[in-house]
Amino acid sequence: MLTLTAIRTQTQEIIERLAKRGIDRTADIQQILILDESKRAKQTLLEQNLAKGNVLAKEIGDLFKSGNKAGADEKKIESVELKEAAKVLETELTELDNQLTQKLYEIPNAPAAKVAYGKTPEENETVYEWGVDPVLPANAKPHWELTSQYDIIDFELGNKITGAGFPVYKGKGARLQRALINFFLDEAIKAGYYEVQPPILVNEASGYGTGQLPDKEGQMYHDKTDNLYLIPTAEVPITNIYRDVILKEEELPIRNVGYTPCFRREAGSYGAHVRGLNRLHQFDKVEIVQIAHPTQSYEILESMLEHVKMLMTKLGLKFRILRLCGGDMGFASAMTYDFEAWSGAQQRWLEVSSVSNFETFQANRLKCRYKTKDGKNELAHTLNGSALALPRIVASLLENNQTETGINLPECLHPYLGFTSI
RNA sequence: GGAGAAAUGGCAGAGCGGUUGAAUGCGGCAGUCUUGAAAACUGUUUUAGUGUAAGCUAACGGGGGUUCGAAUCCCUCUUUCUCCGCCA
Repeated sequence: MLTLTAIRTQTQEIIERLAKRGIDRTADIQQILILDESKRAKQTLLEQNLAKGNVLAKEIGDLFKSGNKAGADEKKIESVELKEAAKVLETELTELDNQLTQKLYEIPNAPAAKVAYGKTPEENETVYEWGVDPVLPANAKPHWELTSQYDIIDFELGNKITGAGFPVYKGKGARLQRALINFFLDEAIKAGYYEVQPPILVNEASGYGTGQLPDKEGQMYHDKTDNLYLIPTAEVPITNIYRDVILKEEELPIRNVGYTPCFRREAGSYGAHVRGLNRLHQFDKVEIVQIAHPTQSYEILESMLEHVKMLMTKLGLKFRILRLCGGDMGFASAMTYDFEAWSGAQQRWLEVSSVSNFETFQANRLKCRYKTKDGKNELAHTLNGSALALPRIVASLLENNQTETGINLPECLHPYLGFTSI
């Protein structure tokens, strides 16, 4: 969530930045300011009351010690009255605080300066493009036909075991998954990321920490017996490592990479665009996460883009990078770049990575801070990106590299695969 | 899953109803001494809110209660440890 300090001190700027999402939040911001003010006034009253009570309690203690029981009893009555007044004030304060928090939770992050105004994906800006159109055989097939032709991914079998969106990877298909995961992890480690293997079920506090809750409650699989959520991305457990943590300034930036399966309910999706590997309920992803100093976070965002670019280039997939417009960005993001791979057989772009800077939006909820040289605690910036998500990479690799006689896989994967084509 | 014990500052560890926001030790930081370092000595060392500031308020795993007053008593949840059971 946005910090109250920012809302208080840069009110107009925040409103203008939010407008880039195509929404006018002026009224909400005004309401937050009013709530904040009355909350602080109430708090002052309560604290004055408590201070009086503390003095009184001390006096009563002293009277008891000196044996003046009558005097103590007299003061006790006064103390009880104070306490009752405090209780009322406390209830009012809690109510104001809840309203304020609720309001703050509802406001999305303020887009960064570079982000364009806009409401729809059509308004995203293409900032980079690489690669050439793949040369395909005349009878080029979409990946869902290739996977069954070569018997490497079995959607039907997944339906039987679990349901739609849970494919079974078989033989070379399974080995391709494993190769990609290892390739992505190794490349990240080479680039200086520290590998972690986090839990894939998280508690409620973690869901709130990265902003999936209360926002996207319905998107996550939820185990109600133990109140745990299946992660929609490794961003959740990895970023939550740094919840309630005060880092040393010189520790920044922290760079983590982790592979996890990801689970998304994707309620309400349908149609050809979700066919095959295009949208799954369970998929694999290698995620890079950084905790950064505020002055460096945009530089770091660029370096993360470079890393993903390098992966795409090595895989030899034609791709483009979009800087999302305000309206197409996620709730918690201040700036997001999407990578899209060109899918030759489907003749469309497939989103394969999303790299974002959240500035202090997540850190504020997480209470992820660093200590400055002069001993002050400041909120860190958090960033993350897919490097990379597997299914659409697999789809593009299969479709773009198909020939009459088989599918040739890129050289960078050969050492990991133990074979070169399917 | 059963039985028992515990949770205090960066760490270790006192306190078990009334200047205890918290002894003591270690660590960290600053200083004295030294050419420099070590040692020794001295000082300092949680966080959040509010306020120009002094200050005030809150926090001893989380939540609730008893009391004029709670780190200290009670309830509850969570976590950890020991023993037993089960098990990749």
